[in-house]
Amino acid sequence: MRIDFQLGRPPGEARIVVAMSGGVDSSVTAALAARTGAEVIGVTLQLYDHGEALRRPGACCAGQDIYDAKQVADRLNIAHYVLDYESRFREDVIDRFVDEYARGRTPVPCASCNQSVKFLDLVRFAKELGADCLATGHYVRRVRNGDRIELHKGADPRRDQSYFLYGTTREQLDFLRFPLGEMPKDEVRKIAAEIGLEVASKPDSQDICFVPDGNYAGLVKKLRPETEAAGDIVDLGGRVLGRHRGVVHFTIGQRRGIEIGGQKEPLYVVRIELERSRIVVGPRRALAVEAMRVADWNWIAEAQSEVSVKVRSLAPAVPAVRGGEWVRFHRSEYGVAPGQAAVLYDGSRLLGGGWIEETQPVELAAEAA
RNA sequence: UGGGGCGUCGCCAAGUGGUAAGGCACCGGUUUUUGGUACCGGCAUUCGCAGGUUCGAAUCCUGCCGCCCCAG
Repeated sequence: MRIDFQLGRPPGEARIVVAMSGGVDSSVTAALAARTGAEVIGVTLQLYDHGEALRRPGACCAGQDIYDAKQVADRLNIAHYVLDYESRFREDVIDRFVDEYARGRTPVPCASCNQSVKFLDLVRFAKELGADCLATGHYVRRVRNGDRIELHKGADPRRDQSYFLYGTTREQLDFLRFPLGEMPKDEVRKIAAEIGLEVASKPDSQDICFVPDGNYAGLVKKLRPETEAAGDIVDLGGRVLGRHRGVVHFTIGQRRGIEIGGQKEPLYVVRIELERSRIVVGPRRALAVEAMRVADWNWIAEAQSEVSVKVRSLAPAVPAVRGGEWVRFHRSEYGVAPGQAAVLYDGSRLLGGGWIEETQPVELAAEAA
């Protein structure tokens, strides 16, 4: 398998920088880059270094992963740099993450990581190295259409990672390459195995990479103790149903962990009232929203009004219409949380997106009485 | 200390002689480079306690305990 990196000059004269996380995807990306005959430089960012996280399966960019990346680079016989980005990652991703929770919002750290550390800082570094492009292992497609560069969903719908890349600027996109975008994951693992990379069977990264044990609330509480404040759990009418151990444990649309039984139907977190440290819960239908306001828009393509939109990474995009900073769903959407990203598409083409600021609930008839 | 009602899993709740539904909660798993959702699975040898009747009781009888309501 050969991938056209669209280098714009003979491979023998070109230089490709590959972002290597230590996982299968970026390792295969490096291998594919090396096959072009261009000079390839692998770069691994050390993003955090909690001792306890070093060997955790599913992590990335720390400890064992850096070692793995190094091994792959050696195997491919390419140069490899490790850059210490811990302080940058701390400021741009971790601090932002805990601040968002402290505001009662639900952040998407992977999106902010791509927007800052990966595509801002790493792109700059690659350019300083005189590279022709920066390649990553993301499952998205970069498509040239005339003189425009488009960003499309990955060919494998179950693998598509475009949601996390909505903040990519046109300038960055011009410089980026995503050689895995056309392939299914199986194919990538197969290539890794054929080459004999030890990371071929390494588990996919998942969850929040910088939270060692999956206990993100613990991290937030540690860095923002005020989020520990206990409070009431109330229904839509304001009746107290129970107590909670801190708003940090909840996100809009959440069902599990409310610990209130004896109901006819499940309760979901409908609203987080930070000032009163209150969680408002209600039946699923109370989660229905008809529109949302989105801020900090980034447009990769032209701004359109008839779109499909994703309000979370998984789950298919749904039809909506955008007017100004508001996006109105054709059908009620459930579990839309401020702090998450709203990403707009035209078919497989990513148009742009932004952060969800507020939502407009569907009116419930006398539900709160 | 007169009358009435009730006590079944953490909560709600079916079941009135034939060998413990269901929902919620909780736990586990699946899915997943965010949180969440969804889906699948688990969850009362036991029915306030003690006796009795019966081939057989959560279901009938007796006593006790507890709670609620009305009447004081």
